Amino acid sequence: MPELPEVETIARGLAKRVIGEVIESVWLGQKKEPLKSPASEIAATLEQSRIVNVRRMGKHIVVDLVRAGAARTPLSAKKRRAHQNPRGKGGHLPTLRHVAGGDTRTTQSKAQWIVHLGMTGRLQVFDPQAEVEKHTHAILKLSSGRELRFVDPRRFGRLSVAKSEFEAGGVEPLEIDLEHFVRLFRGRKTPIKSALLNQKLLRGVGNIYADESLFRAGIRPRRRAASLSREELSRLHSAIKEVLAEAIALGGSSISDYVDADGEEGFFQLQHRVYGREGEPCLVCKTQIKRVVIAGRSSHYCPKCQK
DNA sequence: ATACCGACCTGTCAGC
DNA sequence: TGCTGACAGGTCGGTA
Repeated sequence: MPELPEVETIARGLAKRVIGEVIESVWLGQKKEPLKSPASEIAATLEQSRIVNVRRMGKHIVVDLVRAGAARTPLSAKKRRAHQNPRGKGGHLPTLRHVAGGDTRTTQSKAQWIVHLGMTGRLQVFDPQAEVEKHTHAILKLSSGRELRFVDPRRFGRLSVAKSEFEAGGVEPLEIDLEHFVRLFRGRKTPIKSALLNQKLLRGVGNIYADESLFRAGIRPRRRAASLSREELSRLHSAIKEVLAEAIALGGSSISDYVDADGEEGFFQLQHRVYGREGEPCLVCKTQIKRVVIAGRSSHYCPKCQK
């Protein structure tokens, strides 16, 4: 479901709600597909850890954790419980953030919870009395009493934990410079649409934003990447950044079931110029938008505006 | 080394 | 009403 703008929106929303929380206990469902790491390892890593940051890498959500109380000498269980509410402890969070940044003395206590939402995954904060939805695969009880739940009907999403820095592969499309961008696609015979979806090149661009970026750049999705001129690659480079930035500003695209960490829908779907508009008139030239399948994915384009 | 394609899942919707 | 097939924001592994 979610591409970079949706994952970014969710990560920002979660960061606002759960940084500083301690994960008191973890429930994991019986379905095995969503778990990339062993359930016991996930539970052991999450439980009694404090959430110090939530961020996005490509389409992954990375939840940075430190062992609750680990920034100090080991505490007894009783004392640790007293430490579990970070609110009201001024100056506590900045200390932990600094520790998470690279204090080797606490390396062993740092970990990351990695969440990939697949097509239909959601990561949301709920009140504990809220009904547990069908397809809920993980529930984290937080020190504030609220629950962080992972719900995913199609089970394409994945949960894992990492002890060392998570390596997402690929380059962030919002950060890449033109020279690097040109180098990424030079010499590739694959259709540019397929190359844009390859997460080992750019990480975070999915089907919607690939189509929307190619439209804005005036490039047909079937064009071989290697056939693009420097001018075209430059337009594509700008188009991707613009499309992603605009989508983030509007909270992402809600097609059928995407909602952010608050359960709110995004609005970028109202700005789509080709995605999901097969047969409708191009907003620039009125030509009917075409839909073709490239590498198994629906691809939408204007036959007149895109060369 | 690359690139395509089915498989992995459930839900929804159009058509009959 | 209900059946069938196509399709959905993603990724992986096998095969060519």
